[in-house]
Amino acid sequence: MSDRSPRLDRPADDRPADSRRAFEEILDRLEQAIASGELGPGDRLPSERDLAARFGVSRPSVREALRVLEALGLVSVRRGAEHGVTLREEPQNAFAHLFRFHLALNHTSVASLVEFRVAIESWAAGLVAARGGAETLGELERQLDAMRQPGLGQVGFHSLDAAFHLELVRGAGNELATSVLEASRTAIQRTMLAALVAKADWPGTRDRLVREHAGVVDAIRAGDGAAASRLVTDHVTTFWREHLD
Amino acid sequence: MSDRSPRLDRPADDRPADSRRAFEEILDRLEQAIASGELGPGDRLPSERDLAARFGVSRPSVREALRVLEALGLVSVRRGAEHGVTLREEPQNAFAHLFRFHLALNHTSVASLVEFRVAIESWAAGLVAARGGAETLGELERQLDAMRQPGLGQVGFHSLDAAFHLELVRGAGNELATSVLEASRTAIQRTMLAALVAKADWPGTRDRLVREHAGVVDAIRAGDGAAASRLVTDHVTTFWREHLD
DNA sequence: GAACCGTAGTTGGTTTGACCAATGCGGTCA
DNA sequence: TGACCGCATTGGTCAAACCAACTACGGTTC
Repeated sequence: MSDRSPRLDRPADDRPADSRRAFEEILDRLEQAIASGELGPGDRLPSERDLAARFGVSRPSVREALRVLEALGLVSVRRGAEHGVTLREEPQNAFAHLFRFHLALNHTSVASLVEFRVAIESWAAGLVAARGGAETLGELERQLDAMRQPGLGQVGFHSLDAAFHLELVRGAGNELATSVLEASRTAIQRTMLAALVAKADWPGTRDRLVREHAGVVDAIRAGDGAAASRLVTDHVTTFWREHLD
Repeated sequence: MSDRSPRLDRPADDRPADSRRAFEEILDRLEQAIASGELGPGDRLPSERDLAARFGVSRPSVREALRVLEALGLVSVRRGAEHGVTLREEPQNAFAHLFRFHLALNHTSVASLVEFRVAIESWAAGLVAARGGAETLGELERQLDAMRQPGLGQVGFHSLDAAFHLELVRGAGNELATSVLEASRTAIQRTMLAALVAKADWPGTRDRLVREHAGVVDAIRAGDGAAASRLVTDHVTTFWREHLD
């Protein structure tokens, strides 16, 4: 390892060393603990009160540090005895928060978000089809089957749909793309659900959506990347067309 | 203001609505304020005490929210009179922060970052070619010409190359894609430059790169989206192949 | 003995109120 | 005029308390 060990997010700090804030100190100490192996994925951190005592700071300062780690997706928090703060096994998507604010700041429209999603998903679909990931295919078929159960409402369908699209991108094997897609998707989750509910003739709509998903699965099974790509694009674009102006 | 003001959606929250934490509420409110234009880049936020009073929460809770925003690179904080918390001018950079962070923690590799770039850029190239954006084409040609000036070193070339690729994506007209691409590029900027310098036979390499860029421009001019897409993919992939293992 | 239930203790969530520490502005004094 | 000093503002930090989930354990009941 180099002498320039990877450090927790403190890009170019203009702050003098002696005025480092308490929570930054805590982040450093925790980083050390992780680097030394003292703390590993899945481990539970000491309680907030413990950490405060160990590091000689107050609990609010500890909490600020924990909020940072949480925002970065590194820890998860649950309250109650035998619960507490744990280092995540799989770091969680830190992009979700950022996406929200980025969209707000740029006053980005839902349309451009959807377009962005299409770019990623169509790429992923093409790749999955070309590679022929059997595992992904199985998962997609499972979601598809679930979508077919009679009487499924909009809410239930929506979560299966989300899982389907996420799995599709995950199948491409690019963690970054997966995270970004997930974040962009959750950013319009509510809008998406509203759009689903607003559709006239729900059973008919549902059947159509199921057919479209099935088409994508077929194209992937056939190893036809171009078709898979195109079908995903059409699927998403068609769905949103009538809701965007 | 309406009782149901337009809001961006929140990421799937497993927490019941009534147990949302105070700082999350604050994040929502700030997001609203930003989305509505009440707060914009460069603006100074009300003081912590003000925010606490406005939102009816305590100052520590406000501070937790601010730490999240700070971790995401959205605000900068300075203490003292006439200072305070300000929304950063260039929120796009926030993505770069996070990307770098992911890289540092090995949650993502340079390879997957490059692959991700390819996904976005090839999509953009296809779109630009199909739409035939004359403006974009002109800008790309300008960058290309600049790349041809004799004696151009790696550093100079690199910045022109960056501008070329950024302009390509910008031409697709999707701000989100542009921001994300820019961030993913700056995150590996240093690595990229190192790779350029490490290439044997710089003049030869440069000529090859220029030819590849020219090929993309030609395909766009010809309106051949598929070719443009493929050429961009090949261009980026080839460049990085020998540097990733 | 097994299923149930309530209570105690642990842990995060939040508030209050206080004081410290930078920083810039404006007034004062040489 | 210019250097200086203090005050107001704002972030940084702490202490102590209470609330709210949640688990585990022990007692109760069948």
